[in-house]
Amino acid sequence: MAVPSPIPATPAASPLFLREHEVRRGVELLFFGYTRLTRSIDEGLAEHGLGRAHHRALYFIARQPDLTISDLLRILAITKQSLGRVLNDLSARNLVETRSGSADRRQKLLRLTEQGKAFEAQLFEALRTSLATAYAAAGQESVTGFWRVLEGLIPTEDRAMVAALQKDI
Amino acid sequence: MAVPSPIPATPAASPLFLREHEVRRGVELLFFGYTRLTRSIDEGLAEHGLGRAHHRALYFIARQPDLTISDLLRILAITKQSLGRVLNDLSARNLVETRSGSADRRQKLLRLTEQGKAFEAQLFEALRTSLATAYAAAGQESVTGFWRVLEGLIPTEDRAMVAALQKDI
DNA sequence: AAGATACGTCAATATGGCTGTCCCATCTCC
DNA sequence: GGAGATGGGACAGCCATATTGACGTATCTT
Repeated sequence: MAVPSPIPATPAASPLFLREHEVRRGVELLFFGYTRLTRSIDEGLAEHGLGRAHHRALYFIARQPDLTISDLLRILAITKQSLGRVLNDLSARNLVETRSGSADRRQKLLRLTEQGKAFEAQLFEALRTSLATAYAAAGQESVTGFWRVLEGLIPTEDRAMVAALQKDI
Repeated sequence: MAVPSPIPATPAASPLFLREHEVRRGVELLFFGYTRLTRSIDEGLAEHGLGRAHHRALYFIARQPDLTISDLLRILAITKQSLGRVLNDLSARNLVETRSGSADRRQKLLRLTEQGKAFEAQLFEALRTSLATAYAAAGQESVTGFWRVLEGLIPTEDRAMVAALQKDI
């Protein structure tokens, strides 16, 4: 594949990973990259009177239909009360629906409604555009490195959860 | 430097950058990586009764001493009122001090006090540990790719600001 | 002298987290 | 069958962090 010219301002990483400079560069790029990416969907959310917390729930339900509440709590790492409010908002807007589990009827299985799917897909388009542009500008090998470093930032005990999300789509 | 074996769960990026799978992988790793990294400093902040907003200000003042208020506003992209509260908290705890600009006396130049420097350095240690571990596990080339992709996520109009931060340390 | 700029501050509001407590339905295991 | 564990919901109250809009003061620019 044709790799577009890399952004010229990025020199290669030196082997001295512990040097403060390189750590600060990572901290800053993560901060700006993450915050700018999340801002790219705020407008779409505001049209429905929703915030980023709603998007996170929507996103992970889209990603893994029939997720249970406790699965989602583990993923988002927030309290039941905080998530409850968010899910109530999403149900009230007919974006999410629940069924009780077949094996364990105490569980609630979360799914997006057709409306929810359409809305999540619309928000995802903004993310896709941003990330695809960045991927294309950086090139294939950079994307692999991007993933590897981020995986290393996730504590060991959380990695299985992330891998589980990513194995089936 | 000895590079530990890369995390095995990361296959190489395929050339099809636009595939939904690859975009979702990036979104998720960014989410987990960013949130886990920021959580790593919460404990240190809580000891002083401060939050993440305070750390962000502290961080960028450490990074670029004699920053003005409006510089910091541009970097953080929050409102004057929000920043004002944060800076008042930091001043009250003797972590930040201001002088008025020599060329333009309307400006306030922000600096860390000795206490502020020590505290920022303490928080930075947690970031350094997390990032250095991830860098080492991923390897030098991955780190370069990590940076390149993140730079691509920053809107063009903000890139000069980020580059300016990183050029002098 | 007029206007723009840098900064501060007031009041009101929204969002998204938190803790603690209590409840109900259901499953598991003895 | 009964005890206890688990999945989920809900109450009340609190905190941190962001927002808008308006207004004030000092200082710089022209």
